[in-house]
Amino acid sequence: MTYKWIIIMPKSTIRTYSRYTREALSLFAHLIKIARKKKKLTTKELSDRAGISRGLLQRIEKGEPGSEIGAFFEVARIVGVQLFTPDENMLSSLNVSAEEKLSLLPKTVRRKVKKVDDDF
Amino acid sequence: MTYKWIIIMPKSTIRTYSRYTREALSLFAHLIKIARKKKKLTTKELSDRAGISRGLLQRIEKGEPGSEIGAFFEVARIVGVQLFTPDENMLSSLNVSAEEKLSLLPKTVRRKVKKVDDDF
DNA sequence: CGATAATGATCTATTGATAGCTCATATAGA
DNA sequence: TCTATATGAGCTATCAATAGATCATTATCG
Repeated sequence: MTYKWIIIMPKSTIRTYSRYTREALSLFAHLIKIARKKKKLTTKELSDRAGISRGLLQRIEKGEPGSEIGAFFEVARIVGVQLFTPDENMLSSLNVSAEEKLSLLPKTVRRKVKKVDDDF
Repeated sequence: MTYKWIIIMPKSTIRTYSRYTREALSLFAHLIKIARKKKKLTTKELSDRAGISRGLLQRIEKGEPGSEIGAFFEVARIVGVQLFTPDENMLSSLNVSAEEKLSLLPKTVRRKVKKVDDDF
């Protein structure tokens, strides 16, 4: 009697992240953890304020890339870690200018036959 | 004949985000979109390079808070949008200092009976 | 020193995000 | 103007992340 072996490959989405992304996340996570302790907030208190579970906060403070960015930003805001804008009020005006800038660029990117822009 | 009505509440995790988080994400998303067009990358090319689907890139460029932060950072890195550190090489050294700083702080945060730190 | 509380780790059910399509529309370039 | 294609939107199956526990360990404060 002969057997037929079937190997089913999982559709696992093993995503790979660049060193930059991993290190940036790690640094950001550390800053959040330090800021939380300086404010004398427990993990439970902070997660409650951010409206997330304590487990998610733990993952955020470890810099795991799978966390959702909204929760990440929310936690950072509460403990006062500045992401990339110095002032909270500047954001809306910057946003407008960004939209304006967006409207000046071509709506779609049309590929040239010969690759032109390769400067990175 | 009488009926008994049972209302089943969904366990929906409708998460609310602060204005700051929404605006910061929106700005960040705009910057990414602008940078992509300046580099003359199509959405398909960029998503392929980042190892994500085109749909996810579209959500990232709309600043949706549910996206995973790892993909967000990865895309930003590819198009050259700086988060908050000017130099990529500085990251590792900053990371070390953050860890060092972390080791100097108390390991756990003990709640005072009377709330002391309420400065935010 | 002893007691209490915070933290980190792990587990499961459930929710929600992602991949991978399709289709309609708009737009850049010839 | 015409054509090829980039984009945006929407859909579903699948898979991963989250919430919400518990437990052991550690550290702080009385």
